[in-house]
Amino acid sequence: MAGKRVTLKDIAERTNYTINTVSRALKDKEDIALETRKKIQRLAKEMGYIENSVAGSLRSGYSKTIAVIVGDISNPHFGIIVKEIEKAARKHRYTIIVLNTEDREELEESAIRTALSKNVDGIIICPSQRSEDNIWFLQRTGVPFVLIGRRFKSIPEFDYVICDDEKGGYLATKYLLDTGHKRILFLNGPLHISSAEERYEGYKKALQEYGVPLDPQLVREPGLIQSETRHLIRSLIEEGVDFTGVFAFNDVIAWETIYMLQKLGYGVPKDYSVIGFDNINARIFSPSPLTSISNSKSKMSRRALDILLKKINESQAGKSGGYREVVDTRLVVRDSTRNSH
Amino acid sequence: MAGKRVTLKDIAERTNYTINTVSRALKDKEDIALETRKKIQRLAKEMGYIENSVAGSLRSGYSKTIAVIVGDISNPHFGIIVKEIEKAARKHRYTIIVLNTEDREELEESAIRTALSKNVDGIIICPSQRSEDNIWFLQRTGVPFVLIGRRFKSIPEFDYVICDDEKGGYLATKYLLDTGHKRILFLNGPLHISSAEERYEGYKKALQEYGVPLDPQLVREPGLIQSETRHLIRSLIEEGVDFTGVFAFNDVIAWETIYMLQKLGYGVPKDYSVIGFDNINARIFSPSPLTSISNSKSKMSRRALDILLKKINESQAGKSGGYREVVDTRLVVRDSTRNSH
DNA sequence: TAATCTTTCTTGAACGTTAATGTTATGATC
DNA sequence: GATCATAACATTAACGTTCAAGAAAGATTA
Repeated sequence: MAGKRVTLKDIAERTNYTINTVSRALKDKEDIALETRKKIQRLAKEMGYIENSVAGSLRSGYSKTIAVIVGDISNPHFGIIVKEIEKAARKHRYTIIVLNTEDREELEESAIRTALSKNVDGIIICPSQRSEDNIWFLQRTGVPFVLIGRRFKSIPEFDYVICDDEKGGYLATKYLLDTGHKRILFLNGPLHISSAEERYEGYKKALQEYGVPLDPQLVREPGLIQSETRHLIRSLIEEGVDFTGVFAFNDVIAWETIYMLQKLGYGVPKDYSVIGFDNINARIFSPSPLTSISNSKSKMSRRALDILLKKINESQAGKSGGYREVVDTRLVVRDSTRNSH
Repeated sequence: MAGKRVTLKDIAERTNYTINTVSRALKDKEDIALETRKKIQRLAKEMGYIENSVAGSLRSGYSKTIAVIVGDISNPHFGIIVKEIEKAARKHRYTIIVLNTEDREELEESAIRTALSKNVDGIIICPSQRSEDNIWFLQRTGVPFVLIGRRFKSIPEFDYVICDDEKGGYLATKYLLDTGHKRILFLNGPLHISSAEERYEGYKKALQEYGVPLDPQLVREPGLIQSETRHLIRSLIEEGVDFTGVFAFNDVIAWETIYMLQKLGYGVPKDYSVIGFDNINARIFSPSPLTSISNSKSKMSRRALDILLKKINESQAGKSGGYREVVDTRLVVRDSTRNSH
């Protein structure tokens, strides 16, 4: 049933041209007579030829493939990013391979190795930031790459595209302050991640601007396991910790927070205002729209790809990077916050 | 800076063994002396060797790669499936490449072609079901594949793993009937998709069992664009169409429905009971939990991969498929439905 | 002690493509 | 009519592996 796969050689034999001529004809090269090209192309289609890009890649050195390495594709935030990268890549006739790291260092290393072993032309990676080692390793291989969503601010060698996390943190906090909240709980992500650290900067900046003292008790890192957020909220309420506003590192944590507050008998936004980050499609997970900080994931994805392609082409010309891009963030007010003045 | 990539040849020259010996040593083959293996492996690591799996794949004929082709990875339903497949594949040292079809026939064809050109060992695909052609094409290539989530019931050649859609439709409808609803709005997906068709069967079966006549006015296909659901709900309410229960094709449509009903001043579950499908929010706790039909995505994914690997190995032995698997579905009652007796 | 087996490695070719360079006929140029 | 350019194809080698054999050495057996 399978029927051996058709190769250039098979087409060459049928047409009495050489393999090379067939190859060039199928690529529509100008130095093959138009008529010959048409004839060969027609026959190739007829015979059901499918190019073997593995062989081509081995010979030519490039694979028209880029790797996208993220922590967790099932997280809608990354899901959207991966989708947008794929869409943009397709326009340039690139294929993507997706690798998960679970934000673990070993898996990150093996993901990078896998990508390299597949001869990808470039890599877009959201680094776990457990350490710099894996990225330095990647850098040394000379394969073009771009960080997305997170950066190593002090390492100029690592190009990146991020959103303006500090501004996002600032806008969220400022909005809560503007609407009358003074005690703002910040449920941050792990601080080794640049986005967490920079959103924290924004949080502090806004507090300072409004003369509100920073209360360490109100700055927490519930971590990525979802139940953690719920437990944390419960214990904060039980301990009687005083706050009326919540700024969450992402929308998922925000939803968790709202869920638990409601469960404990409080209203959102009646008793607490909650603001998230990422602006994940408002109603995929809940009918009650969440106030959030919007970071344009499609823009970030497209820019990351553009830069990567530029680096891929430049690296053929022997030049180097220096790309660092910060995409704007903005506040989107919805129903999980209210003015409490 | 780049520093040419280390190959087996480089290691061979340093060690005075042959390329082949080096290759076999790195693969830990028994017929190379243990000591030699260790020595070569150590040096390979030292020199920063990364295997060129493209070359290996060309020679050996298999790539240790499988393609996963879905409509939209940014849809959490597929996001979870892709993630689970990746996780399972990794255990067997397979890499996945992800391709989007946007449920469009041309993109589906080009996705399949791309996958084949990369010499993937197998394909897991959620077919657009716009037609059978692409899948027949795939079948003729002889490359092992498994359908996931959707099936062509009458084509025995196409192996699949789906969830029990009919049972799911039945359970959802039965539950609404059991809790006192007689007028049940069914917001279905496009009928050319098998899961939509089979859930519809379940819906009809439950109605029949309870002696409730089928009202065509209550069976709608709002489509995948989210605003469509909202418009539809609004116009149904405005037209005064009579219903108290809603069974939605997926959780996203369910959320949209709840959102619009609330916007129009109705309560859920006070005035309307709404039930979804996919049980997406099981992972992400949202403020208002949705009653839903749970289909085990991780189980489906794992089974699909198991079957695919089996087919990959069998196809080397020259055997053929015949795998059709239906994973159980069950009802998960949460807060968007209530007993209205 | 010759024959046979093991162990451990080597040899040569092949996978299907593309890059670089060569060849041939044809027509243009002076 | 000799020279040169051009169009259109051919030839050869190479990409980095792995596969199928084979071979040299010592160990084992009859």
